[in-house]
Amino acid sequence: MKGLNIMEKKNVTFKDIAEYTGFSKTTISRYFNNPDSITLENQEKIADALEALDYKENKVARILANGQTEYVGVIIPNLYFHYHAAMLNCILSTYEQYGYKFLVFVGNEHKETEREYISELLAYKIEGMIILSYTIPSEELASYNVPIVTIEREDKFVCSVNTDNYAGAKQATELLIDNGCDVLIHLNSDMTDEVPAYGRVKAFKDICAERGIKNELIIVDLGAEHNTAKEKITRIIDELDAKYPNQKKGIFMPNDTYANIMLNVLIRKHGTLPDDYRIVGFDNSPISAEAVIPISTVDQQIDTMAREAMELLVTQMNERKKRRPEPLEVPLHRIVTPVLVRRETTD
Amino acid sequence: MKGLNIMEKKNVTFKDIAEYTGFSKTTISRYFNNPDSITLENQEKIADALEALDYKENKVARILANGQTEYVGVIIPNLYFHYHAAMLNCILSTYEQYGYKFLVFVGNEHKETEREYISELLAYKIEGMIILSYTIPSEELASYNVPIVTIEREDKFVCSVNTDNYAGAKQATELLIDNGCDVLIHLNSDMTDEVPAYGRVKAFKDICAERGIKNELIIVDLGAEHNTAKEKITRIIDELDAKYPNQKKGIFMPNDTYANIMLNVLIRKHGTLPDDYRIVGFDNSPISAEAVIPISTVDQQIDTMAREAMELLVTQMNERKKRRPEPLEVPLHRIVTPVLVRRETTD
DNA sequence: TTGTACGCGTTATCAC
DNA sequence: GTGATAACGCGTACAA
Repeated sequence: MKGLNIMEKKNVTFKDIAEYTGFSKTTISRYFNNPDSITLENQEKIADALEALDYKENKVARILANGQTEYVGVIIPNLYFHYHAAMLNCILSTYEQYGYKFLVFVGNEHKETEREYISELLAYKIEGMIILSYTIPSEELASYNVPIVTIEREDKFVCSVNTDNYAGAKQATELLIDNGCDVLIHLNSDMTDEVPAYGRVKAFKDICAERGIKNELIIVDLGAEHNTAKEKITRIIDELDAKYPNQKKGIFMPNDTYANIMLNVLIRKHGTLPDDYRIVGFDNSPISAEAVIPISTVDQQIDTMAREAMELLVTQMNERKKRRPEPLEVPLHRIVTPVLVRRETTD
Repeated sequence: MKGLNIMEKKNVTFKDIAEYTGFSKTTISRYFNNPDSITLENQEKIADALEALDYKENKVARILANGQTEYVGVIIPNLYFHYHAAMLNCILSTYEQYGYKFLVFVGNEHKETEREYISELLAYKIEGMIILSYTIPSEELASYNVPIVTIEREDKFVCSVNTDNYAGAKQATELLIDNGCDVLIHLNSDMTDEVPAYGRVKAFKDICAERGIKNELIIVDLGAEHNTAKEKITRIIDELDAKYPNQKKGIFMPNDTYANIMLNVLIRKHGTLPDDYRIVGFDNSPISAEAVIPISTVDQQIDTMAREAMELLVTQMNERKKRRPEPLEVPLHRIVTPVLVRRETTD
């Protein structure tokens, strides 16, 4: 074995345990995988031998022999947004329940890179994948022919878990209406109706129409950089102040980070959150609670989503292990209902 | 192979490629590991065969054969603090440079659980480990006899990368002094002088003594929960206001999250950041830039730390692969100097 | 430049 | 309850 130091004592294997105890390798294997099939007395003997020889198990060999890696691959855009970090945290925590190990890659929204990561994952014989990044179309994902669950992204051809964005935005919009706002404003980036987040835009328009409320949808890319976003939001506020003077403005922001920036810009402009402004964010990320004036928001129930995703994935992976697997005919899509969190930026 | 569907077509292996092309398995292997050793013409033939048979590489088998997994294990307390998430992000990003894959576990500060995770990692024959959690003493970590690098924790017996906490706290303290503060206050939790963060307490005391500045060290556990911390900080402010009236108070907080809470409590008490308060945080986490009044802080240079950690780990892992490894005689400790970020909570 | 033969450490099968 | 033997898919001396 290349790189094996001459001085280094060889690994202790089943062979050594077998020789030491007088049993066969098979029996040693059984000790681990089906202990009941050997006598208690002999179990003890083997246990002692393991101790004496300081045996360390080798799961790589086991994988090669039985084909089950217990690996799940994860591809996530990055970990700078709390939302993603929290989701990964919850995913990793499912190890306790299912025992699957996670090989994690950050893709940084780079399609080619993410493709390479997927090949690498497949080469390591992962049993399934959880995809949070959104550069690779679900049709391509499906073609890899591995159990997959995506979270909060385009998902036509694969199983997925998404927030009920429509329901979340509906609650946010209604909260602003109930606050007596004269005009509702929703900021969001440009997107197709294939991504789950589009439900927010749709709900905003629907509810406003239903209730006959004056409203404005502002499509804008605020970017990832704080100062850029701050400048753009400052300009938007100036425009709103000019356009809707003496009217109570209900602002529904696309996430808490931006909601916080808007709040802060308003506070620094007027000394406090003016009475003609109401704000609701989205995500219930820490910033919403830690803002000077705690921000009303929509909680995405990240732990539930992560659990549902793993459950959906495990189901698919288990199906594959059956003698006669019956793959899903159509991809399953699970929807998690978010909950409104009322804080101080609304009444 | 258990769980292998009868209908499922067997995996394409080197054997199949060999039969298809008329070469031996060895030649196929060489095509991947030492392509120059076969003629260009035959390389083409093999390439075509791989395409025709839709070959998928199996790195698990390769591991068993050559003993190199290219796995690095990571144990991190959790991903809820931005600091940890950002660090993991930077660690995972080194894949591009070194090609090591990461098996990630969140330990939640649970010693026994983390021990089990380590066993699991060892069973998968990881080549090295990066430890961010701090429950397991470095002496025990060293005993696992695997290349290890810890980040920002007790590290007597293993290699590590730490922030130069002393230098960071020194800059923070001096900034407050230069701001003309009459009394300096440092909040921090109780800790031994074995953890790197203790350097902050030490620097604070040292610099204040050197400069002859009145100061107070408040040892307090503010907890992880926002509202609890808020209440405790509110009480502390009331005490400070009473104890040091008409004196300019320079507050050095243990992190940005707490600094932000203090800032917000002050603002909600006095309408703005009072002129007799100056605040410096630690970490340069997003909250420090996103606060109503952007908070001065100390940037830990997370990307540098992550890079240094991997470099240190790769060095150790490479050493092990040599014919005659010379392990480090003493653990190496790398120190990364943080940089002061001056914003609006100081002049 | 290419092939032979064996090893890596475990599990599965079948026989006893 | 236990053992012999053949996989699993690839790497690598050694030989040719």
